[in-house]
Parts: sequence; C-alpha cells; structure tokens
Amino acid sequence: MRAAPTILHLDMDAFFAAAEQAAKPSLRGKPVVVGGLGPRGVVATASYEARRFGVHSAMPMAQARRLAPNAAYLVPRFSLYRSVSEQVMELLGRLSPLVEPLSLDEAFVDLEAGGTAWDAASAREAGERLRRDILGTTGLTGSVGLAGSKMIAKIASEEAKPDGLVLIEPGTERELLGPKSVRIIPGVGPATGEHLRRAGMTTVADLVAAGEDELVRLLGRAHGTSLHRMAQGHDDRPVVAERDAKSVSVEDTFDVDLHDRVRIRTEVERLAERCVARLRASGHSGRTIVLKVRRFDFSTLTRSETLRGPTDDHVVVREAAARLLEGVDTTGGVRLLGVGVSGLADYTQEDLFAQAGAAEAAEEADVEQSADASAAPTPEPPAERRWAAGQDVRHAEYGPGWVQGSGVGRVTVRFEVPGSTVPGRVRTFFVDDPDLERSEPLPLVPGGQA
DNA sequence: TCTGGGGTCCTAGGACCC
DNA sequence: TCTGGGGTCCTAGGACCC
Repeated sequence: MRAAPTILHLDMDAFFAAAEQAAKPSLRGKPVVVGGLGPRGVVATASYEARRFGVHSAMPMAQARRLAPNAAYLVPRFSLYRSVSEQVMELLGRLSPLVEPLSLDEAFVDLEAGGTAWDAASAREAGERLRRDILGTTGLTGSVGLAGSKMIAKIASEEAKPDGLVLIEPGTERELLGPKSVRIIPGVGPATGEHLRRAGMTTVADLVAAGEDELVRLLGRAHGTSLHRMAQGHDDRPVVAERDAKSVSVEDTFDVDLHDRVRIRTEVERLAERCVARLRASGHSGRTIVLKVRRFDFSTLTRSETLRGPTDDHVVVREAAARLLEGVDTTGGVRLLGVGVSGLADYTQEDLFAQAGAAEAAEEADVEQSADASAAPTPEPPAERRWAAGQDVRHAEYGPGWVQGSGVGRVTVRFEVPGSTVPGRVRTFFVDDPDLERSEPLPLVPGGQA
C-alpha cells in the first residue's frame, strides 16, 4: 500500500495469438487459436476475434473447433514468445530494477523504486510511454494497470484490456472493489468461489462484512486472513525481482491411454531424462523426486521420494522415478505421466551418496536401456504431427513460410514473413518433400531479434 | 473427440526428536 | 505403563495462476 499509484502491472493482450498474427500477415483480423492440436489439446490463447465465438483459455480444443470452425488453429511457438518476452522485460528493466515477471507476458514493476514515477501524473506518463515502446519494439499491444498495490494494479490492467491503461487512485480501492465478484480477488478460484457462495457471499463487500474470523473459519488461517485483507484493498506485498525456482518438472499427456506396463516405464524414464536436462540447464540439483500419474478417469496421484542429498544425476533421478512407479497401480490405463524434482539446491553440488548409487546403477542402466529400446521403439510421429499447423518451415525455392495444414500425405504452406502487409501465397507439397525443412521463427519487427 | 504444461502455496497427518 | 507439547521433516493432495 502506498499513497501514489506507482506499482505497474503489464499484461500483453492475447499474447500468443497476437504474436502469431504479427508473424503471419494472412491471420491479422482473423480468429486465431493457439494450443495443443492433438486429440486432448486445450486452448492456450485465443485472439480477440476468436473470443467473440466464445473460445477462451483452458477450453478443450475440440470444443473450440465446434464454436469457431473457421479459426486458424496453431501450435504454440515458445521460442518466439520467449524472445518477444525478453524484449518486453528489457523495456520494463529500464523503468526500474524491481521487475517481477509472473509469466512470459505479465509482470509487476515498482516505478517508485526505479525513480521513474512518484505521483499519479508521472506514473501515467511512464505507463503510456511503456505501451508505445512495447508497440514500437515488438509490434504488439500490452495493457497497463497502475495502483498503490499489486492486487489493485492487476485488477486495473484487466480493466484496461485490450490495448489500454487504467490508473486507480489510492484511497478509492474499497468503493471500487465492493460491488465486484469475489472471483476478482487473486487466489479466489472456482472452488473457493463456490465455497463462499454457499456461505452467502458473492461480492467483495460481503467478504468485508463477514469479518476475518468468519473467513478464517471457512477457509483456514492463511487463506482467510489474506482474503479479508485483500477484500479491504489492503495488500502490502512488495515487488520482488529475483525469485528462486523451487521445482522443475515435465509431464506428457498421451493421445491415447497407456496400458502396457513396459511402455509406461519407458515413458517415465524418458520424462526423467528430460527433467534432469532442464534441471541441469537451470544450474540446479534437487533432493526430492516426484512421480505424477493421471489415470484414465482423470484421477491424479503423486508419489515422492527424498534423497539424502541433492542430485542432478540422470541415473539417480531415473531410478528413483522407476521405483516410485513400482508402487502405482496403472490398471485401467494412464493418460498422463510426469516427473519432477523439488527441494532445489542453489547450485549444483555433487552428493557422495547419490554418486555412489549412480555408479552402482550405471551398468544396470545400460542393460535396461537396450532392453527398453527393443521393447518399445519410439514411433515416428504421423506426418500430420510432424508438420504441425503454425510451425515455421523453409523451402529451398520459395523461402520462409509456415504450415497451414497437413493431411493425406500433403502439407500446405503459406509463404509470408512478419514484415509484409499482404498475405503470402499458398503451396502444397508432399510431406516428404526434400526441399521442405523445419526452421526457426523470424523476428516480428525488422531488425529485432527473433 | 472432455479436461495441457509448468509452476506456487497451503493443509494435514505421521514420524521423530527434545 | 494409559499417554504433554512443540518443532521439523516428509508425504500426499488440492486450489490456484498463467
């Protein structure tokens, strides 16, 4: 809480979809849906044009296709989003050393700590300048909220969407929040919202009236106390620049449920390898290995094991995950498997115990790996998945383009680049055309970095 | 064609220790 | 020998967020 609205919240508008529209001129002004394209995919982001059909984040892709059959359906290109995100975060860094990213497309900035703003007028000026700079640098729009606390700044940016700026003067929080739904408060999701509704509370004013004791009784100590404070517009959480990662995990949902125990085990080992690769890339080691299993009926369980010391050894993690799997009943089928490591150490430190275990296991692992390889060779993805819609490609003759669709042995490519103002030409090839290859995203703005 | 993937934080019970 | 109280660690699950 501060007397001047110098906490800024930035939220890029329909980020993934907007980046795709900027990269693919033929999609500008059209409904675009980015997400998993497999049979169990969900929507990551829908463009505003697609939202008019009722499509929204987290919706099953199948449902989105029924609502908006003529939208463009694209796989996410995280390398592109990450590079745009870095450009945006760099602009935020010019406003203040206190920048707290919440995701690729969202961050808090403490303008006061950066000396960039000290009152409403200077804050608004900084916010508007930021929006111009983001548009100039990335070609994308972002919405800005300004307030005296994180919670209110976030609510402000939500109200500013799309492509706007809203500043909420400190002191006006309670009258602003009072009539709004309890769901506007961060941390109140579907379950808590329903819980509160059954207790007769639907608006933020109802929460204030109920009092702290009642909310604590209903929701528990931590949640109840913080909810009571938030409802009154009280929020003292500081903007925190660097937050240490607490865990690293990877998971896969399979197109069809897995039943074969050998295959399940192979997938767990593969996930363990991927998890360790990520762990090591982040410069961490960890003590607790977590296996996650989602069964055919969507019931989800986790099993974990804590080692005596942190490890970043793939053999140690793989074997721990395999051990955990031994204790899980998978009859009926498995739709998702995941492997994670938590209890992260600040830096990689070799653990003697883990090392000893790894050395013993090394020979066994070699044997097992070759056995696994013969038991369950990696199937080639079908051509439709190899040439996923939205993906970047390059043709020896026609140059850069993107996959518009694929099926019955053919792949359709639109040849266009981010800078152009007119839609590019479309051509169709055989899926195994040697002149066609996958490629990396091009920068959205000429001279920018991809 | 029902429900992704990567995270964070909280709660609760049991083990274990003093 | 009939049962305290508190702290910490571990495990499992659940809510929530983007």
